[in-house]
Amino acid sequence: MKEKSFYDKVIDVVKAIPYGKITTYGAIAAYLGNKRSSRMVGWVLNRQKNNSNIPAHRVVNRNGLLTGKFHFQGSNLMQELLENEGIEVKNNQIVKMERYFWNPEL
DNA sequence: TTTCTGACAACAA
DNA sequence: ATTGTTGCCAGAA
Repeated sequence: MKEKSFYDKVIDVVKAIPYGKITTYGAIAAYLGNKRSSRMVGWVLNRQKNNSNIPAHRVVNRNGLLTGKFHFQGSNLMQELLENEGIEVKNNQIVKMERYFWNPEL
């Protein structure tokens, strides 16, 4: 059995994030077995980013802060994408991300 | 091959 | 509570 690399698992999880929902780097990392690998999550997205249909805008840090915003094309493209899905964003931060949070384990 | 770095988060002081 | 260091995995130089 070929086990997917951490790298591939991240892609799989992020692509599974439902519309109108968001998750965090830590949640994905924890789901993969080690929450300290949260760093890798962002790293993977950075490599794939537009390369695949990965909704990277639905992934934020544990504060709900749009840390990856500066990696998107526009200045506020990430925020617009989120707002487009009904997610309220204020000052680069998701408002009450708790109600939008999606746990990959579910 | 060794070393550094990276969309973060936890831990130590 | 705040600041600095460590951990994680893979890729680039």
